[in-house]
Amino acid sequence: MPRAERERQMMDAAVRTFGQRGYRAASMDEIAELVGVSKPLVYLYLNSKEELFAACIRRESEALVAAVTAGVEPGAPADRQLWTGLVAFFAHTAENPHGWAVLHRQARMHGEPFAAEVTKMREALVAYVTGLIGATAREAHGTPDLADRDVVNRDLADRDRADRDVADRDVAGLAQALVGAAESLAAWANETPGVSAKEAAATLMNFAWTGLGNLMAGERWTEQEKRETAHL
Amino acid sequence: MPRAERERQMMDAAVRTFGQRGYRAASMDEIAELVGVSKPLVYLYLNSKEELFAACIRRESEALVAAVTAGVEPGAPADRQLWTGLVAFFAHTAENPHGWAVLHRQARMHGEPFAAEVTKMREALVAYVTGLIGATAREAHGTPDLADRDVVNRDLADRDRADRDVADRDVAGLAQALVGAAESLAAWANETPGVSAKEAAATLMNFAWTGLGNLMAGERWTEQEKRETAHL
Amino acid sequence: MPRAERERQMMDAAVRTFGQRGYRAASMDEIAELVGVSKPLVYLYLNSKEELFAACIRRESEALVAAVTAGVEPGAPADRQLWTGLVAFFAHTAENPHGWAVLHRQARMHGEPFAAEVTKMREALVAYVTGLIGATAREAHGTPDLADRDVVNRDLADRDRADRDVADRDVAGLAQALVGAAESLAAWANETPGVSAKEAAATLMNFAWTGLGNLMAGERWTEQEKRETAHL
Amino acid sequence: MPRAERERQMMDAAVRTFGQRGYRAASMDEIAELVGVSKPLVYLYLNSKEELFAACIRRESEALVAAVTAGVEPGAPADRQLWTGLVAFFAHTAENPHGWAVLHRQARMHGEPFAAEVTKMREALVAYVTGLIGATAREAHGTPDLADRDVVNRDLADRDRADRDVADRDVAGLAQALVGAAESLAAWANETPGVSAKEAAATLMNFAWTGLGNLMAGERWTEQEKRETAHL
DNA sequence: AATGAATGAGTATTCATTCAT
DNA sequence: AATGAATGAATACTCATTCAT
Repeated sequence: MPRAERERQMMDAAVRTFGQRGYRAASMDEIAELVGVSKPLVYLYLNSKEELFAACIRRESEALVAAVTAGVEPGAPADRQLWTGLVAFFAHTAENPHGWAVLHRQARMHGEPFAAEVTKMREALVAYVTGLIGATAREAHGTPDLADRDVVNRDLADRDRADRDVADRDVAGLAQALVGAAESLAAWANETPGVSAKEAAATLMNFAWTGLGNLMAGERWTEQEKRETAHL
Repeated sequence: MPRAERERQMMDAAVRTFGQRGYRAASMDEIAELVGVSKPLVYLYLNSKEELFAACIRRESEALVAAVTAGVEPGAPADRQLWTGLVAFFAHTAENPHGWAVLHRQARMHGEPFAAEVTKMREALVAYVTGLIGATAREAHGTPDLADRDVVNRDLADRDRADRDVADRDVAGLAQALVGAAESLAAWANETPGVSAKEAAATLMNFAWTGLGNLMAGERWTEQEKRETAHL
Repeated sequence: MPRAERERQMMDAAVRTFGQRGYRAASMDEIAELVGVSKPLVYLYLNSKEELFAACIRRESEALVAAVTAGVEPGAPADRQLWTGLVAFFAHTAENPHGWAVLHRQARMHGEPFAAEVTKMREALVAYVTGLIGATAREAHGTPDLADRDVVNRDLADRDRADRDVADRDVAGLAQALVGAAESLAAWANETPGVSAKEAAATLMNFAWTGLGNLMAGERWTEQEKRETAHL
Repeated sequence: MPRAERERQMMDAAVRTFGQRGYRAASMDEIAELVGVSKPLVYLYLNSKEELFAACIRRESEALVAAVTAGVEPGAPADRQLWTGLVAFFAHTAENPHGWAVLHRQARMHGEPFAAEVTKMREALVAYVTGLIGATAREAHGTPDLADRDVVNRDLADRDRADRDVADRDVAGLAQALVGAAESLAAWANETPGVSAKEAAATLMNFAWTGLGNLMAGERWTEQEKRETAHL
């Protein structure tokens, strides 16, 4: 069996084991046995538990970023792109629960070598979202009336004047909130019968998009004013 | 030294150690040393690592729920209650980073005895938020015109006139998203210097409340006026 | 509570615990808890696990010897005395399983301080049996015809000439065989429905008495000759 | 060093240690050191102290049964078979004092997994003896006049003409007594210097065979003649 | 390309025992 | 007459890692 293939098998087993048991509780024995090889071979190819874990994180990071960014149509409106990305995110994490567990739960609780990799991934996603929102803001200059495009975008209407700097911290906070909401929703959707992943994504989209838009615009509750006035 | 006091010390040390290192990596030796007693005493009082961990989770759970629900004024408008609760939540998690880490990061990755306790706490919070949203919905009279939007909104389509009959599932989904976002934000706020509880609460409030408002009309967030005047 | 009473309680609990669990597996905690006192009191009264165990062995030894020798009528024929002693032995060990376990199973497997005490007891019983048989032999001079007294004694008929020394080793071997047979029979009788302790004693008596008599007489298979001749 | 060899060494050391110290007092450290390997290797090969102990019991059980049954000539008269078996039994236990200690002293005092194995062995021996006695009974024609004896004998009263219908229970009781006596004698012979296997076997044979003969007629013990002549 | 044999360094847990009161 | 608080020392068991082949 060629080395590359064996390495892939090993990482698959490792991701599964790390995801289920956590870094500490995962044992090299179990990983080797899962692959059906002897432990020394795992060490020969992947050097140490630490390096193996790091490799898993790197691989799963890249796979997740790739999955999220793969389906987007570059020309599409930002909200559509986000929607596509969110669905891809939900789909990928649902199909890859162990990989997602490694990234989200395991990697963060163990010293610097690991957390850094996850931070990198998170930054990639945040940058992606930030880019989307920025693009939307820029588009908005030319298309002031977004209300009838779709509801997702209706919240971005007042963003024309949003040229002020959005603090990095705000964006990071948003990303955290978004991911947290997504994870929580995904878990809930999985254990609640009759809630599909797409519905969960839709719920999140509605829940989040307005807030995202408002924050990017430096505004707060702008939509509510509209609705309030609409109501009055 | 009286037993109750010693037990408290032990739980403090345990929460700190479990929060920092994780369940597996935490060692009873370290906990005992942190308290300044010998290991057998820890076992005499708290029986086993597992029971100690469970006790930590229970204590921190109850403390968190108490902190969140303590400051709310029952008669106050829902958004104010939510705001109060969020600030309390972020303040408590900021003051109790290890306890929060135990609840959020460690407890969920280890078999049923532990995860169940966290689930209980989470359900308490979700129930609390659900109550708030339900109350808001009932208070509301008339909603903006949200019909005929895209698929993302189709779940919400017929909800315009839904005074009190916001589907439980939708509310639960929103509450899950909110709690997940809050949990995630809290973790991030704890590890990011310079983010105050109020800022985190504000971020989440702004991020989430509008989305909630998309579902239900009639929010009463008092800080709106500022921005309203800004808009006018 | 007076000290003597407490000590008795402690030894009762200790015998029970040592008998059930063995010396090593028995814990001072369990013994103290069984009595309902604190561990330091056990140490105050009985000094150490080792001394406690030794005290148990001594007490149970003496109780057993007393029980076996209590019922005998000094004037009765030796075989009757043995029969009485055997029944008493079976009754005592059946009523005192823990004490018997301590003596027979636990005490012998732990270094000298303990085994010596058991050896002492065994020697007492062996001496007793030896005395009985010797007495019988002496009686036999005056009553050559024992055949019609009872079956138990029929095997001793030819003992008149038995004035030769019975080697100590033979007697000890006999005692071992007798006790082993008794224990085995007792266990078997307990777990086989319909076999009473007395029946077991009778079986043993029949099984053993002939052999005992033969050996004391320095003879072998004398009965068989008789029966063979009787048959022919 | 090949695994099978190492495992044998480990079991040897374990039997020795368990036999000397008892199950609880034996330490895996000591066993490993006795073999000259590290503890993890013992665990790798034999999994746990419990399994190691069970394996020892099984091995020694089978060895003992094999030794006892190996030398018997199937066609030989019952008493000769018993004699052969007894000599083999005492020889084996004398050569294997630790193994015998494990079986006789240690295994019976620790919960079901262990005692069961010993019970199995004991049943094998009892069945063997039962077979011998049954065969003897069947061979026998006519029995001495044992009727009208005292209570001790009342169980045997109507058995005179019992060619083959010796109640199973009686035979089983005798077999139990015999095996118990043998076990006890073996233990004693092992710890008493100067007692050969043959002497022990002879003691037991003489002790027991007459009693057996009381139940059944027609034994064929060839050494009788000597004593017969002595009597005549 | 692959493994059988082996271990150093830990980790949870238990227990007999003491001291101050 | 009695105990609450506390521990030194041991013990079963695990795991990442290496070496010779």
